[in-house]
Amino acid sequence: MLPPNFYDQVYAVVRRIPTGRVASYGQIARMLGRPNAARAVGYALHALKDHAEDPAYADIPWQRVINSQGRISIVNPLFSTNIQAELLRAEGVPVGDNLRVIQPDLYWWEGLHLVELDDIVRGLDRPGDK
DNA sequence: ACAGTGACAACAT
DNA sequence: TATGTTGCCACTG
Repeated sequence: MLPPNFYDQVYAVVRRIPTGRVASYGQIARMLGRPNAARAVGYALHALKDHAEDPAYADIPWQRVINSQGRISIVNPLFSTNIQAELLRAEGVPVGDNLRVIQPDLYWWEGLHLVELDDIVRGLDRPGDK
């Protein structure tokens, strides 16, 4: 099989973030062995809009990825309410009006173990690869 | 091949 | 605390 591209690796990791927990872009980048690719992680999530109709990407809890300051990084000037904040609140993560998670230290995801990351990096954890 | 583009992060004011 | 600057990098035309 072809090696997974970076985006697929990001999606595989994000899928593992449990409900009610959050992870930072940089944290995910580090998990994938690319400590300086935080921006690329954000770019990968942004790219989800390109296949919004594809069910294979419908189960990615992108809302659980925030920046290292515990703050939501997306802003839609057209709406007063932030969709990501609403989704997080709905699953038990408190988000203030300033788009900052309240006491983010209580909600950071601990991350994956090395053996699980190895499967992802090697491309053994993508849907359809079974 | 190369310049442009961000849902970043760390650091300096 | 709040901006501003700089370094980063995968991906795209």
